Amino acid sequence: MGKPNESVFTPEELSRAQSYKARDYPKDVDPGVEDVVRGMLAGFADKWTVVILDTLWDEGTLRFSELGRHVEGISQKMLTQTLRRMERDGLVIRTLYPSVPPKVEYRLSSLGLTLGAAFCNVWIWAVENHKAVQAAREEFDEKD
Amino acid sequence: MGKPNESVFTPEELSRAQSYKARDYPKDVDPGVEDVVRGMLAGFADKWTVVILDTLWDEGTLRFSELGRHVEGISQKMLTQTLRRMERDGLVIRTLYPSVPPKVEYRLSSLGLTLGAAFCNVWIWAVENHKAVQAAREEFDEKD
DNA sequence: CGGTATCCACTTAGATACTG
DNA sequence: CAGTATCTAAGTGGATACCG
Repeated sequence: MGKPNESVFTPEELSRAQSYKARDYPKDVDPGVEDVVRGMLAGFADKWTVVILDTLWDEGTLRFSELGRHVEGISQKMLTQTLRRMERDGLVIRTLYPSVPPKVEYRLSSLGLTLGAAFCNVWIWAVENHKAVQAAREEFDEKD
Repeated sequence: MGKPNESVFTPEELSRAQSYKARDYPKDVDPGVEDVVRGMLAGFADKWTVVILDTLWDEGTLRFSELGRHVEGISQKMLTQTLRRMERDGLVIRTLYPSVPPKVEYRLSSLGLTLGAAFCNVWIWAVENHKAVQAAREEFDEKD
């Protein structure tokens, strides 16, 4: 993902797009790295990961069951599974207090914090454009 | 997703995170909107959508089959399906040239362009941090 | 060329029951 | 409390064949 292919967009559109970017994409990225990145992104791009990232971003530190209550609709199985993967990827830190009953706390690592920051722009986009998406859907659906 | 819960992070970590953000998340977002946004994000957060967004960002305008060749590993079915959903969401514009054989071109709408810009930060994060993720995985795996 | 339709193997995720 | 284990229903996506 380099510079956008500008030919088809107006200067206004390009400038509007710019307002969602923190910085420009680096110019010379090793093509091999692009593939790695593509694969990694596909891994993060699932429903629960994004929501958990967001929740921990907002709440700071949460116990397993608290997290479950914050993330509406998630099953215990998916919560465990997703947290385990995020821990493995270095995005969250899991702290076990060996008490009875056991207590386990989850919080973002600094790697998770920066990823959350990057996703923040996507959230902003969604807040600002969800009505446009809604409108597009309705138009698409009604024209047979 | 408001401000990060800052208590657990150092100023350095917070400042590093800031460098991935184009702007700060708006302060007072209707909680009802948050739910809508959450749902919508879950819809975009799939493997193929992100890759197609990226490809059209880079290439500008592509025919159906060209797109298929650029997006490695995608089946015709998924390509059709994903493009149709993105078109419905107003992210891509589909242009049909009624020639024989038919020719269909796809390109990003300005809505798609801005979403691509927002995702750009995530790509940058991935490029800059994929080694850290890799290292985290290896450490996690070897400590049984 | 750019699809749609059908079939099927495989994955996924929820519900449930159980445990340190 | 914070999981693991097992079963199963539903969904997903690939392969193949066919059509305008």
